[in-house]
Amino acid sequence: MTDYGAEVTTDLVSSSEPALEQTLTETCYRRLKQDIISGARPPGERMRIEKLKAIYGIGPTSLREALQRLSADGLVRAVERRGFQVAPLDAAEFLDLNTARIEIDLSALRLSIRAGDGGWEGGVVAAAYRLEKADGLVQSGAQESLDDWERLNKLFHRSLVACPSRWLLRMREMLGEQVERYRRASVYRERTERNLIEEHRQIAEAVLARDEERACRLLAEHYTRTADGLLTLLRSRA
Amino acid sequence: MTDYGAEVTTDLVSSSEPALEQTLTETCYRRLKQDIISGARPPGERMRIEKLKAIYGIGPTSLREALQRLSADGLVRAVERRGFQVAPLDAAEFLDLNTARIEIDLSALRLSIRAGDGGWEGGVVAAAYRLEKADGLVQSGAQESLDDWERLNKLFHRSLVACPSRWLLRMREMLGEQVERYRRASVYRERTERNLIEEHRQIAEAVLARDEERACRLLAEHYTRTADGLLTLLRSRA
DNA sequence: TGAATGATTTTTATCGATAGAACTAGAATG
DNA sequence: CATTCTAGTTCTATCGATAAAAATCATTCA
Repeated sequence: MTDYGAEVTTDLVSSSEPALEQTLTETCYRRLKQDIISGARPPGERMRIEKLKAIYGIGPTSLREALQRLSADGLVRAVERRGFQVAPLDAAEFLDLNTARIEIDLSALRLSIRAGDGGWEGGVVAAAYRLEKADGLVQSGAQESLDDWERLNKLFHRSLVACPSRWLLRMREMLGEQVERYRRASVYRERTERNLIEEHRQIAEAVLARDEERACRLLAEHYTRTADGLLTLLRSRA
Repeated sequence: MTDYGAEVTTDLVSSSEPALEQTLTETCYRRLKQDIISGARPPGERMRIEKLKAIYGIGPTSLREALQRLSADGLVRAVERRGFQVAPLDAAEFLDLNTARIEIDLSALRLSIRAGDGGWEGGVVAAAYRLEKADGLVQSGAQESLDDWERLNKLFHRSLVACPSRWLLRMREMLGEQVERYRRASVYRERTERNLIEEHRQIAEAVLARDEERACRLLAEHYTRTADGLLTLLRSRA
């Protein structure tokens, strides 16, 4: 065991809020992540440093640092001596991903139902309401409302979990981002064939009634249905 | 939505195995991780680039890349314009961490019990056997056998999960590393007061009997007991 | 014609250098 | 004597340059 001599600082950052990091690395990390999840950078794309340098207008160092973080997130693959690529999409992996996602989301949901307070209930009601309204807009055909719906959908699902473990939430978020990328990669064809409004309403209902069993079953079905739709699409393309 | 023009490569790395990456960044990442988990780099320590450069004998670029990855792993904290520090230990966070850990481990265990085949059963039996033997050695006082025990303990717990989701396993591993760091930070005082051999034996037994309920309960208790011990220690120090 | 081989180009991984931000300690002030 | 200000120092974030590895392409040989 090597010991290099300590120099411990208990608290480097006191209590200030996030304050949107100003380092280029951080900025670049966020932009890249956004572009990967949204599909602007297509799955499998080779990410040549020179090219990215021009696009994002920064030096290679910050870029590589951002890419390393993304590769820890699983959004980018680093191949030894062959640079980086956007993580490819793959049906088998999606199945795997979705299994993990459901497990973790249900865990978080269960803990929330047990621990959630009044504020949490209010949050669920509010988020459900907002999503339902956005749902109506999308139904009526406004194309650009999709991004908005996506945001509110995420918010709704986020509102369900008042889970006390930040680590669990972090895992949940990580998987959520992965799934979102798959979801976005496929057109939302399934939308028409499903009654999402009703699905969301029932979930909210069960959650508020603190019916753990039912809430978990409904949420799992909800995710599974989305996954099935995506799988069909992914496979029909391959 | 920005689209920068695609250039998709389906498969950059064919099917070769990991083959221990030869980039400095990767090497450095592993060494640092090891040192952080083992406690050689104490929690809260400021990681000055200049200093680390000398210690690990590489340039600042590779170092920073490794540190960025570690910060995505949660083992290192990056503070804007103030560099990096080893993530501090904290009783509250440990509680949080442990909650997540138990949830995910139980999920993986449940899936394994349902899906595991004969090979998996054999693996459990073998790992249990080896751990039990190592346990005996530690009891008889050999100090350097602790590292060995730690390794076999990890292997035993790893053998339990033949879970089909690699993503879930990844989350499990990530949390496992975090917990290990906490565990190592405290001396193994509790060992004497517990009958770990018996705990492990019972877990293996329940798992092999495919008794989901019982296996989960035992494993949760196992982890909770470890956690309680650590918490007592952490708090008595603060 | 097709495969093998070698030369050329591209790209990655890495280093050293540097501007500017943060920390420190000592001087000046109330 | 405590506090604030300030000059100097340290350290981070970032860039451009470069050696070496991989990819590409042209060319030769069977």
